[in-house]
Amino acid sequence: MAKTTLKDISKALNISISTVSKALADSYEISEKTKKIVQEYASKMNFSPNKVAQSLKIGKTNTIGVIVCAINNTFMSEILDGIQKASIETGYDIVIMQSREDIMIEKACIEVLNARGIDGLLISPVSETSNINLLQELQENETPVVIFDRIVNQLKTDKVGINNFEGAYKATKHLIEQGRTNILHITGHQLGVSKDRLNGYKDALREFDIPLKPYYFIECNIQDTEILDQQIKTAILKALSSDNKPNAIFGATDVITTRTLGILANLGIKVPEEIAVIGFSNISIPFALNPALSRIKQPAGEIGNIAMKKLIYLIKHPTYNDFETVELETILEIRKSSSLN
Amino acid sequence: MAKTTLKDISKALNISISTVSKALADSYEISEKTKKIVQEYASKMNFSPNKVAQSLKIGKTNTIGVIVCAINNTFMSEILDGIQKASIETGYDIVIMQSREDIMIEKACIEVLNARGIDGLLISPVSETSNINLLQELQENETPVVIFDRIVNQLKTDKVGINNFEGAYKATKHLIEQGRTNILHITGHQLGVSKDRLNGYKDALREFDIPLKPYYFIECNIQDTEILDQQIKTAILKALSSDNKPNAIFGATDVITTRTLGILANLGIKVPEEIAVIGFSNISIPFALNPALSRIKQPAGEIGNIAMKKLIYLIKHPTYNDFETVELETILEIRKSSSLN
DNA sequence: TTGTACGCGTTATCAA
DNA sequence: TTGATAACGCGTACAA
Repeated sequence: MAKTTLKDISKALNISISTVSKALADSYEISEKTKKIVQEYASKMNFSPNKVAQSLKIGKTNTIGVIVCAINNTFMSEILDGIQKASIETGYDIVIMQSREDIMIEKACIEVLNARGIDGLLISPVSETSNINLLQELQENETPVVIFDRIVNQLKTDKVGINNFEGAYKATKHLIEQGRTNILHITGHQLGVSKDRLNGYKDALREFDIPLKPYYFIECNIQDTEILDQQIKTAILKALSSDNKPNAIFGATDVITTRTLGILANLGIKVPEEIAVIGFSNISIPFALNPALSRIKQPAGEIGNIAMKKLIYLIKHPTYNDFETVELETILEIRKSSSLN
Repeated sequence: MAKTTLKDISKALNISISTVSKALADSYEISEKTKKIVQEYASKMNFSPNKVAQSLKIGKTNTIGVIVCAINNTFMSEILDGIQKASIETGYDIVIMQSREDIMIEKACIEVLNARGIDGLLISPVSETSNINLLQELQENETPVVIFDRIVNQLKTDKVGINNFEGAYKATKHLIEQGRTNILHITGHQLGVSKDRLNGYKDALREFDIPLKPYYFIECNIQDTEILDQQIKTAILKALSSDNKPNAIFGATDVITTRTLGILANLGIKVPEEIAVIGFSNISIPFALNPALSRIKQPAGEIGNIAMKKLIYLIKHPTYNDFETVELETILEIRKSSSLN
């Protein structure tokens, strides 16, 4: 039993295809009587219009493309969750692709989605300027683009992310208020958000008149966890052997922070007694870490949800160009890793 | 600048549409000369065929539907990662939906995907018998279905999951070999995989002639973490106050196991000195838990990858019905939570 | 070797 | 109020 089409209904009821189509669309042109007959028969046959044919006719695919760097972490899957929720509310389908932090793969993703046909694109770009011309082409082809999470891209459009400066400031200030003034900041190499987070860190230090020690800011390789572990360990040991021993670490990402906890445990350094730890993190089980992790949590689901809704708005209002950058507030969660109480 | 079509090329080169179409398909009917002209112009114009029109013509959407219960956890996002990889290799698009552990939502997902048009469906069902008739209808409509992760559904088709019995057996045996004989098994209510895991647990006990104590097997509510926490705590306290105090806990899921660690820490019970812990788990940072968590790890990416490839095979071989259930092997990872060495 | 004509399932315009 | 017809872009059987 194949799917029912307008033609099938037309034949069965001896009514023309176009009348059937209009009747199902509840058109004012059609008599109530005919409408009733058609609609009843259609629902009896479980008719639903062929979306592919509709797409071809209308020129819209009702599909949104989503490009993220990696899907296999809690932060991104929460964002996707938010996107998905919004897609259900709005009736759009979403097709997700992964760029795996590679500009060439990102390029391929954009091209595949474009060839496939999408009404709009949500993208968390690999880097600040990656594939910016391709994205511009999309926009010129009347396919709106919204950037999320990594809101550094120079593209003229809506962007949705978090206030990284403010989040880093809050984390650092919290550590200082706990009496920790020698704060090591470990961040990622080539990480789009690192600049803002570094500035937030610096700003908090400045506010409390704490001088910034140069080797207290380390950029690590976050692609390869072996190298990362080595770099974190070296950084900690170097700082420990200095005049001003560190008594706190502020990690810029989930991976950095959790691995730091592991390394500190291996080194036999007590957290938070000797070194307090806080980090940007969205793992679902901060309480189960060793020790329970204080963190700056990002409203991941909301990022996705808002980004999706902004995109839908752009799709429905093609001429709108009063673009906006939304920076959501982060949440400071204090647990044992940064607090002796 | 809209997208180039066959018609555009036809006009520009003064060649009929069908000749252009055939030339681009490298048809034997067309002269090399014409082919060259057409192909060069097409690639210059960056032509790619309109997928929607192709779909309408061919009756295939080149899209696979994926229905999972929840996307926001490491286990599932690793599976999706595997599905995605396979989809790139095979050139299919994937549309992901979430059933949120709700049979009615699951039903809606299936209907939406069916209305949209998919060439095949990958589903991790909410429960053993959920929407089985709908899925059968899909199959009758020549849309193959492959079941993954939760391979308990009675549908006649390919299924890909893990060997839960074996995994539970390995975990339990490991605990016994560590000298732990009073092993509490905490599992989830209405969890499809729980029966097999329970049997693996029982089998290992039997092999070592350890009697099964009835209140050493607890089914908890895994929907609501508040209730779950309470149930785990009560179970532990009850067992502790019995004649045979537990010296190990085997958790059936990620959430159960990590929350158990948290509860044990709150109760001031030392892991692994007093109680060893092991669980089914796929979190990315077992080493950062308190203490580093021993676990049965599931080859999540592979589950997705294999399921996708089996589905593609079914799509390409509509008459094939020699269905198979693949049970992948789990990996035992021993860390501090279950080992004193 | 090339071109014409038709159909996939819709929607929309215009005529009846 | 209804129906015939064209069109979206592509692929293909058949005619030239």
